[in-house]
Amino acid sequence: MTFPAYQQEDVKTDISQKLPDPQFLLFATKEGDLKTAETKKTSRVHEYEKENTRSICLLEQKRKVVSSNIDVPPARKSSEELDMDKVTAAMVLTSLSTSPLVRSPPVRPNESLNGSWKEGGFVPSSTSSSGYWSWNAPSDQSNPSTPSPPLSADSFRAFRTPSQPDDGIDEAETSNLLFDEPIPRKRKNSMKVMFKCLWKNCGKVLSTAAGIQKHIRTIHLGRVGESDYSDGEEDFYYTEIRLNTDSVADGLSSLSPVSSSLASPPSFPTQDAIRPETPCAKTETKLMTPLSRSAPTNLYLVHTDHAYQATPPVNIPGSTKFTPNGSSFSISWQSPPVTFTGIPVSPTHNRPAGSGEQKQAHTVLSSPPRVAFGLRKPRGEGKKCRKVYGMENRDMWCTACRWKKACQRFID
DNA sequence: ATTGCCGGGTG
DNA sequence: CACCCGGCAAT
Repeated sequence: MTFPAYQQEDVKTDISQKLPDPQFLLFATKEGDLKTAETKKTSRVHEYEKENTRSICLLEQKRKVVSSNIDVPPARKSSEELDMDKVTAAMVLTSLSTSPLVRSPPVRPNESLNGSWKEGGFVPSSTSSSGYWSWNAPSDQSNPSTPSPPLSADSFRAFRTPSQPDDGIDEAETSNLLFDEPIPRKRKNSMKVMFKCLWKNCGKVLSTAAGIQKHIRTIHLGRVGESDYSDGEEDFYYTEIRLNTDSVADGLSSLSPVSSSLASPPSFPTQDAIRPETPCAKTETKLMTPLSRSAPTNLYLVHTDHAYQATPPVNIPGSTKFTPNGSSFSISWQSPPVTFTGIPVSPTHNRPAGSGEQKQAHTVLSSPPRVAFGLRKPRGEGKKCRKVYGMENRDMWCTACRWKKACQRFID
């Protein structure tokens, strides 16, 4: 591929026009006296600036893009000047990053692997006549039509405001939080992935997925004999968390032995602490599949159980069979609704704008009175006589069903 | 529209 | 009691 002369010229002029003050300042600094140079702008400095700016930037451009067609002057500069090249390039980036139109992303050397969406199609492109860094045309990216949301210009602005480009916060860290990066990127070797059991009142944390799966299988799902067999059900009940090794001990102590005040279930990604790390593929898929797949009755009921937990307006049915922790769920739907209000927090209790736990408790307790007083037992989700036997076999129904009462044969 | 079942009725 | 059903709410 050859580059027509006009294109090179284009690059030249464009760059020299756009190159902003940093270049000047840079060279001015080199001249020794920044202020003097800046104000006086002696012709020497000016010339120096112009010439070097052009050649250096051209050099950068050429090095990156073209190889043989454009005669890159093989004459190497002095090491000092080479350094200047780098600095200059950095300056260009800096200046461009603060431009209102295009913001250069944080440079993350480690992420060249798997050109994932995170890079959002951002590649240095000097083939464009402008010679700027630019967002590549979508055509060579996986996402054809729209820039992938996680790294849209907006989200960029969100974590890096023009007025305050950098206030000392680690950018990688920030973007991690904001973008929920699923990629196990070892930024620091102190990061460690742990797995936390989401079962209510458990919160056990293990270091291996297998471990947590086995834990859930045996402890919560009660599949003792088949401890090596996994149908994926366990995945539903644990989540991945990332911890700083430095704070792992802390994390473990705070996570594992059940924040006892948590009267609420582990209901998926509720826990505030883990929230940012969870939305990875695992959670997403696990949230979807188990509910949609046809499952053995056992699993089905377990899910149902969780469904109750996840839904605030509910007095929990007294299912002893599937209650992971029997005692904490001793409320029976047969007992008068009043017992529910007997919980030592008044429905009107003030909101201290406090922890997630308090918020959760509040959510449950302050839900509409109608529900809180449990006038109606949440309808069972299991199959009932009517469904099972059909209207035509009404005589096979349990009496309760025949009487249009709560089914006694297929209790939830 | 279908289903689960509460509340209330009848004998 | 046993039995039935109107009607509401959830699906």
